[in-house]
Amino acid sequence: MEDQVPESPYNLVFKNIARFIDLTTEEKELYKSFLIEGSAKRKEFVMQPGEITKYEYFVTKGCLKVYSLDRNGVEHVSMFAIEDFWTGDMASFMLQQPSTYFIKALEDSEFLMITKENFERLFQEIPKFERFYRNLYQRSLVSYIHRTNQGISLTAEERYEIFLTKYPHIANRITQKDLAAYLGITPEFLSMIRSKISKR
Amino acid sequence: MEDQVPESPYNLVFKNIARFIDLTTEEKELYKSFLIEGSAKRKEFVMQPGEITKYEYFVTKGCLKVYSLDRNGVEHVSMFAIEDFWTGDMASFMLQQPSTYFIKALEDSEFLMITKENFERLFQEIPKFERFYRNLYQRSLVSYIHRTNQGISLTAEERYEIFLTKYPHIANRITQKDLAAYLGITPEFLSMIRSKISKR
DNA sequence: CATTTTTCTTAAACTAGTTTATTTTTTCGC
DNA sequence: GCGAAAAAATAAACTAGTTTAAGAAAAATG
Repeated sequence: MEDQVPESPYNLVFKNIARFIDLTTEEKELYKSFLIEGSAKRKEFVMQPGEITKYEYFVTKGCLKVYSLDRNGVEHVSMFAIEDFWTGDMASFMLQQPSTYFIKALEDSEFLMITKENFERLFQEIPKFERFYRNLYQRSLVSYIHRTNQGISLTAEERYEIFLTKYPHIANRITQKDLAAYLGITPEFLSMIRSKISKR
Repeated sequence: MEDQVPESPYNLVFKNIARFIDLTTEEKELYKSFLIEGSAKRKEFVMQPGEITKYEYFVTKGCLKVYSLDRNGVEHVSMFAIEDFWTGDMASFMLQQPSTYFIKALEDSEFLMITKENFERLFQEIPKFERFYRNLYQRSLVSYIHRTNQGISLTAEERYEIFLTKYPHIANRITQKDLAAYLGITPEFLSMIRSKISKR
């Protein structure tokens, strides 16, 4: 039995950061002081459209859904953020303009938050964080470029199977309805895809 | 008549970089020594699938098309890069793995190139480039997140009109065929959309 | 554990987007 | 400027994905 000892949220984020940069004990302490601990019960909103995003989030427990509603009230999921994921509305956070996204907890969740002010201070006080974020964004960019290209070149069925392969641990924590909203199809059509797959 | 004096490619890239960081004269000279000048005639390939990407590109003149072919030989355009755009295959460049993309010049084009080695050296010699790329990637990320969300929530007609509004200067330099491949639809359907729009 | 709510499935009618084919228009290379 | 080649338009038949509706299964809440 590994993974039994519940890891502190800060250990999780330090481990995440250590993928790209090394922090001294003092730097860790300083960084820690820049973070706020937050939590949300299942179904609770973490953020709503119209708000100017105050924080970027690092999920330490649970699952958050970032989504928007179109003019017909149909939900479109931008991302699911589980443990060890960074999330938020970057455009709203960076430009301090009203968000168009909801962030909702799909499970009882815990996360660390950083404000825009502390985010800026971070780069002044510990410049190597520029490097951390350069790498973090680079990776996200690669995966978004990939997702965009999949969107214009693959069928819904192919995108579904790729999601299952790439994120099995997410797939079995979310509803098909939410997965359909992420894939850009109706839940009914996802259900048809699944029944077609199971018959072959 | 402004814009008459042909700007040197290096002035263009320095101006691009100055959006986020200030470079001293010496730093500019060093950075310049890290770059290679390149060019491609209309219809010439700058890169092809299977190659391990050697460079990232900064376009100073002309227009490059980054695209891939699916298993049915259908073209899908990832991006168009005109003057003042950075482009390349980031996944292949970063991980030094074979690319799946073509890069082709749509017009006689000129660009500056940086190798992986010089890219890494850059961060050692002039650490503030971490900040530059952090900001550059952040912006790209915002626009890719946006494009992904549009892909799952808007119709082809809406995506077409948004492209025209957002990139009018690109729209009137490329063919409808290439634009359709960017939007993820057939040229025939784009033609139908256009005739429908012109009739209203 | 019962009941209320939400999710999932199935199916038929529909629409956005594709395919194939033909003609017209534009662009390019000489 | 001319001929060839590529791009664009149009249209008919088709398919991937949507809509609407209704019932079955699963899950949340008291």
